[in-house]
Order: sequence, then C-alpha cells, then structure tokens
Amino acid sequence: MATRPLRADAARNRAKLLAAAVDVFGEQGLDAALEHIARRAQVSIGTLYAHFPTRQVLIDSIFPSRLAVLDDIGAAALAAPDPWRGFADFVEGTVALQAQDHGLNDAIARRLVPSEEATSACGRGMGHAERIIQRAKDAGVLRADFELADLVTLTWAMSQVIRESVDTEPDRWRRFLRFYLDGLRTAG
Amino acid sequence: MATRPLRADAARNRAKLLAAAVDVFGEQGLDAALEHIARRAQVSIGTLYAHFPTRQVLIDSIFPSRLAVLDDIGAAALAAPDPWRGFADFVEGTVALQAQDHGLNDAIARRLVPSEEATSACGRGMGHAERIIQRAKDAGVLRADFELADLVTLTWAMSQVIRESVDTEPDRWRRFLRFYLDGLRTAG
DNA sequence: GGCTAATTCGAGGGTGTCCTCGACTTGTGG
DNA sequence: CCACAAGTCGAGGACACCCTCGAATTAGCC
Repeated sequence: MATRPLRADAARNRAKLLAAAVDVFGEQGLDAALEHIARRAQVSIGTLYAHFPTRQVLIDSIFPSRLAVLDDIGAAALAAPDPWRGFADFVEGTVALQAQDHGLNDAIARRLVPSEEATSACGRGMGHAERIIQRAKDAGVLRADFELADLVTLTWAMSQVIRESVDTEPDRWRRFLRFYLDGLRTAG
Repeated sequence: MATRPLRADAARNRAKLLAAAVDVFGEQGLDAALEHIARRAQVSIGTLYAHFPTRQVLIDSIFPSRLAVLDDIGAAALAAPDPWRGFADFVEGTVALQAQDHGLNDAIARRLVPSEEATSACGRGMGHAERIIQRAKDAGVLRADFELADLVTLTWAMSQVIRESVDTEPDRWRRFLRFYLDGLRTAG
C-alpha cells in the first residue's frame, strides 16, 4: 500500500480537482456532472478519471475531511456547562453545517458515503453525539426515549427543508428545528 | 373550450396512460421516464405525447384527484370533538398519504404541481388546515405561534424521512412525527 | 362497405452524461 | 540532456431520455 509520491503536475491536478469537486458538489449536489468538475478544474475528463475512477471515490476523497468539523462541534458541546445547551448547540451546529453545502447535505440525506474513512469520521462524531445525548438525559432535560437514531432521522428531515428553503428563506430551517427541539426538552 | 368527446380508443388509451402514470410515478417518483409509462400502458410513446404534451400536463391530470382525499381528512379532523385530536389526526393523515405514494411525496416535497386545479384542490385542503389550526390554538392546546407555513415545512421534512425509511422501516416517520407533535402541544 | 378525420405508431434526430483508450506530452532520475 | 515512465488529453462509442413527424391504422358516420 506504499503509494509512491505523485509527480508534481499530477499532485497539482489532483488538488485542483478536489477543490473543483467541493465547489461543484456544493452548488449542485452530488449528482453534478463529472465533466463540469473537470472543466472547473481546467483539466480534461480523462484526467479526472485517472485520479478518481469512480464518482464514489471522488466523494469519499472529499467529505471525510469536511465532516471533521463535527468533532469540534461535538467537543464544544460536551464542554458546555449546561447539558441542554450543549445538546441543542450540537444539533443546531450539525444542521447549520448541512445548510452550508448542498453536496454535504446530499451526502448526509442519502445513505451513501459508506467509505471507511467516512464511517470512522462519522464514528467519532457519533461517539460525541452519544455522550451528548446521554449527558442531557442524565440531567433530565432531554426526553428519556430520545436516541441516536432520532438524530439521524432529524438530519434526513432537515435536509429536505434546507433544500427547499435555504436559498430563499435562509432561516426557515431554524424555526422548524426550534419547534422540534422544544418538544424534546423536559423540565429537568 | 367545448372539448368534443374522445374517440373510444382514445379514451381507453388515455385511461390506461393515467393508470400507468399513477403506478410508475408512485414507484419511481416524478422523474420517471415517460417512456416507461408509455410501455406500462402498452401504448406508444407518440400516443403518450398526443394526450399529454408535457410531463407537467400529465402530472396535473393525476394529482389533483389524489389530493382530494385531503378534503375528507380535513373534514373528519374538524368533526373530531377534541381539537388537539383533530389537529394531530389531520397532520398524521396528511403524512400517511405522502408515505403511500412516492410520486405524491415528490409532488408535495418539491414545489411543483402549480396547476390551477392543484392549487384549488390544495386551496380547499389548506382552508381546512387553517381552521383546524385555529381551533386548536383557540382551545389553547397548540402553541400560539404555529402557522400554516409550519405545516408546509413539516411536509417537506417528512418527505425525506419517508424517502429514506418507508421501504425498510415503515413506522420510522411516525416516531419522528410524534416527537414533533409532542413539542407543539400546550397544556390547554 | 367505404370514406374521412381522428388516432396511433415508432424510427430517428437531438442532448447530456458516462467512461475508455490510444496517441501525445512532460516531469524526473540517471 | 535524454529516455522512459508517468501523466494528460479529448474524440468517440454507449446509453438513456427527450420529443417530433410523416406514414399507417382505425373508429364512426353516411
């Protein structure tokens, strides 16, 4: 597996392709034409395929790093003194991340991105999430039957709200999320 | 506008096409290939276009009638003695309708279906919805800042949850909806 | 039955995307 | 600076879908 170093021009093209993919997927979602990405990177379609034989490989090369932000959000949430605050901020932070990037939103909404790196990245994020949820439940501020899977469901739900409204009413998803979170909170 | 009666074979084909469209859109969503619909109807693609010059025309010929069920659901909700019960049943009924039909789910989730008939059908349904919401608010069982638009947002949200889970976990959307509704309810 | 207008048919041209492959170009180690 | 491996290029075949249009077929009226 000792991948020998890329030639200089190859490394440059690879970087240009990744940057272009982030942009184009971010604007158009994960179904964007690969040829658009190649053109944006000012590189031939053949070169794109030389680096990323499959759309999935390209996607897997992009999103794990973008998901790493979740770690920070999760860590901040755990550090928050108020367990409810921590939970709510974590959820809102996650959704805000989705709202920034159509490609990421797609990636989360559909089930794809099942690569090793992605699941391990998710794994860390999910580990945080698990603890954040537990802490809130222990403090009696989160309804006791809330589970990690409910967070996934929420993510799906938010993805469509975002798709429909983020471009025209950037705060509409926040209102929906607030209502939902209000329902999760218990007296404590 | 006095559309003269169709020839017998034409009427038959039109009916076959509509039935096929309901099936195919229901299975594959509104992006299904029109050629699939023609084939399912055992009719040539040219005939499909003769009857429905546009995908939109075909869609508009299908969904208004399917949306008519909303009237009944709304009427039943208004007839319910308990205002909260009425509201919750209405919402659940609406979402259950989405869950039954991928095409309908698509139609609701995206903004399309802006035909006259559709908006008038929606209009009636939305009129009911408005009253159902108002009644629940007047009874003090629904949070006071809930609005009709929030119902639309919910519909978007549910559409993705349904897409992702209805085939494998048919009740997952109900759990999510329950949490959401719990958050909307007030002491009364 | 025969005529005509209504209806149906499906081959085919257009478009957009995927992906391959052989010819060309270029970086780099010796 | 040269040779060769590594990398790039883009035309083009395959596919799926869109939609049109002239020829072939029929339903319904007399």
